[in-house]
Amino acid sequence: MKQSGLTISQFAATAGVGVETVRYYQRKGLLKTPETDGGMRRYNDEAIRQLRFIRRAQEAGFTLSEIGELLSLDSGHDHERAQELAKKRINELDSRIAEMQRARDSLKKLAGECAKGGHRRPCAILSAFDV
Amino acid sequence: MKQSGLTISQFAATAGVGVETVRYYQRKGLLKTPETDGGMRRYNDEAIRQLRFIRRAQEAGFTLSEIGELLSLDSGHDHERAQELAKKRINELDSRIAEMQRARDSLKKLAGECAKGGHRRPCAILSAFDV
DNA sequence: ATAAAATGCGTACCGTGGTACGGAGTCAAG
DNA sequence: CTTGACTCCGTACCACGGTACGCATTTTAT
Repeated sequence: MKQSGLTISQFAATAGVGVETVRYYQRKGLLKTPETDGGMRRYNDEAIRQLRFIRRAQEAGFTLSEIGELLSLDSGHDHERAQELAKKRINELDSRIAEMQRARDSLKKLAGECAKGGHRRPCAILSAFDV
Repeated sequence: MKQSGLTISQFAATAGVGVETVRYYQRKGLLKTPETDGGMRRYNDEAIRQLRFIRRAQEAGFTLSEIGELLSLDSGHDHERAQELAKKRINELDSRIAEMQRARDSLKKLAGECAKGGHRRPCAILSAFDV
């Protein structure tokens, strides 16, 4: 029974993800599982758009569950909730960036001191964590 | 049988971690498990320093397995390896920071457009991920 | 002495984002 | 019509850094 639409592996390849990832998104409710007549499921353009949406939102730093909510906001008119989610994500990104920046800077400083110290003195990196 | 040294819960509290976390570090080989005479294990100053080392190195962005290696570097004189680990970590932090920064910026831009657009136009945040 | 609290140990579970496996069914080509 | 590839589905497993649970034993307080 020949049908229209992509098979799961073609569908996954189109979005550059693995078959297992597609199934995982289905289990998570991010992608709907198409109907089947006892045989194979077929994926249409809408599914392709949806999967692309997921990947792009992911690149923008959203978690999968936030993406689930974004997908549920009806076709682009719920500005409030979308903005709220975006702000929340921006704040989380900001604080994580700041935290990593602090870690990075202190490590950089230690590495510099370690190099300056020469071989006779104890390593600054190691001794920074000691005592 | 009264012994000297801290019990595991006192020990954990001293470093501000949970008892389970101490046991977890022991399983990971980051902390050595003190001897026991059938009864309770006791933790001494060295253990306290070690645990504090772990926490501080963690704050500097090292993973637990990297910390395991740092701990194995003999008392502060293996500059090469310590520097190597530090550089590796700095690079990883740098690329993760850059990635998150990109995500943050594009999200910020979208949120701005969404706000400017008003309520009649489709939300920029949502439509950015579409098509 | 006895109850309550803490410990030891093994094991299972959490969230995040997947990946791998195995068996049964289905589809396409030769 | 058989072979090989693909699919479906459930389930288990991976890294990471822990957290939680349950049961036996030990320690501490009353």
